[in-house]
Amino acid sequence: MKFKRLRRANDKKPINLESDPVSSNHQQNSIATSVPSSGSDESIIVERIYKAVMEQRLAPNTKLSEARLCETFGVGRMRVRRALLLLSSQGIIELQSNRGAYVACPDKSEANDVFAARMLIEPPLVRQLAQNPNDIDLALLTDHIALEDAAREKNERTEIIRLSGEFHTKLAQSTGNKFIFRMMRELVTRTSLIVGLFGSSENASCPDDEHSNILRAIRSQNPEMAEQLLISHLNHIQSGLVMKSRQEPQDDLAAILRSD
Amino acid sequence: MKFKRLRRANDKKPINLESDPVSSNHQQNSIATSVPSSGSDESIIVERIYKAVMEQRLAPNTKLSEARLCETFGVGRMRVRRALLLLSSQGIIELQSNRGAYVACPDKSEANDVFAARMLIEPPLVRQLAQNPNDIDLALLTDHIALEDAAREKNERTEIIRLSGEFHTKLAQSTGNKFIFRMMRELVTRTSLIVGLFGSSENASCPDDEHSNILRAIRSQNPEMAEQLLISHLNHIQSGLVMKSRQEPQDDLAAILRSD
DNA sequence: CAGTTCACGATTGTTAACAATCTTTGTCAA
DNA sequence: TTGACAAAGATTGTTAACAATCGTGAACTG
Repeated sequence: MKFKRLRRANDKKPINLESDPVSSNHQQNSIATSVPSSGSDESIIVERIYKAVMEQRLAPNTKLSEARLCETFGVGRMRVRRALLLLSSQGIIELQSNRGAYVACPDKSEANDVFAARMLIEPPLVRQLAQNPNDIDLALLTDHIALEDAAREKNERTEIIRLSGEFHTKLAQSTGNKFIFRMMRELVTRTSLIVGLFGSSENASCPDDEHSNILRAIRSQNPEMAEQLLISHLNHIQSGLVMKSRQEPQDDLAAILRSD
Repeated sequence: MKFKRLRRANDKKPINLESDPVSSNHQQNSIATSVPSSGSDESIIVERIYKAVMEQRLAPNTKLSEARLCETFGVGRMRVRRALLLLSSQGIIELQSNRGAYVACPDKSEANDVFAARMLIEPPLVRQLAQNPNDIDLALLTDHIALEDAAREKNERTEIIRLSGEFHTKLAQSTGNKFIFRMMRELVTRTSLIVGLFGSSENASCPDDEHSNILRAIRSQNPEMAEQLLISHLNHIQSGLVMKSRQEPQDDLAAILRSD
């Protein structure tokens, strides 16, 4: 397989950037791409892989070879390389010298760190949010939960998983604080990897209506309750994990990354 | 000025990696380089620039041209490019398309976000730390404060500034949690930029003995007091800022980055 | 003299060839 | 049959030349 920059034989529109059905948020468009400045093109690759990992369509340890990505995205090697470097700096993939890029594969210890970090940050965050909730943000979160319900209704696995994580991301986003948002985003992504690895079959997503309960507590400006609900929510997720170590590679990138 | 990879005419040892006088910590060596995996060489560049920014030797808006960095570090353009990308992903510099890399220049709004984020994260962190402090970490922090005192004694400006920030980083580090550490590191770095920009002359560092008081509260396992001291500490720092917008470029990289 | 345009130099972005490394496969011998 | 070894293939790392863009300053025009 050669490295020719084959511009995608079948000319399916260059790549429709941002196919996210819920992207009509304040700020989101400028923040969502974790590298706001400069990243004019490779951010699409980053976003696409990010999303695939987030939806557990890319399993941990999957190899992301440069050549494969080049032809998948119809883009030069440099772009792919830069994208991989960015992804690795976010901890989404791991670059092994001379061996390539692999989807990150958190171990037990990392999983504990992730939940410990979330347990440290999210409760104060939600409490603060419940103290004076913004109408716009409340509407946004309400809409989001509607989407979650719809996805659950239609039994769309990947959608459910992604939205389930995005709820927490949006909680952070509604603080309007760039740093909190970024950190939460990273933690949620990592959580998705962890749940994919250690989650026992059916609890791949957050338990059914806990999100909605949390939102209700926020809306009724009950910080204590909101905080408490979130804590037990996180505990539910964590306790649903079985900490045995398994890991199976995976190999059909083109199929996984082709669709939006 | 050409792009030849001139391997530094005067052969001053290739680059002594990690000249940090306090680098005998658990974990630090593996964590300090924000990109643990793969970054075998450009991480030195990242670390060097990071440190220079941290010590306020590189002012905001300073241009970091590729050519200059190439000859400063005696390294190829690719390495410099990768390093710049990583730095931009950490928000330390900003990449402007076709215009180059500039040291980040936070504005008033960003400054508020940084302090809001710290106010959200650090208090629970310190409280948790004070609940069951580890002997090793206590010793580490004690040593650190000794270093701060020594630097203040000798009136070493850059050293004082760096250590002043590192205290907070080490608080986070003593949780042993990689994610918390990274987030705090980023926030502290940003704080350093902000203080450099908006700080009124003499409060460039943290007020004299507040760190030591915080540590004492932690040692005596008094979570409430530790939390309260930290909160007022952060308030002190923030209230010492004057939010006028000024920004002067700067231009003598080689000199700034040459020494460790 | 002020303002605009154009061209040049400097800097960054991109590409393709080359080098180094790893993985696999095939062969041979014990 | 199994193991070690070696060569070939595939993949990543690096370099240098080329292309594109931007900033500057000179020349020109009103």
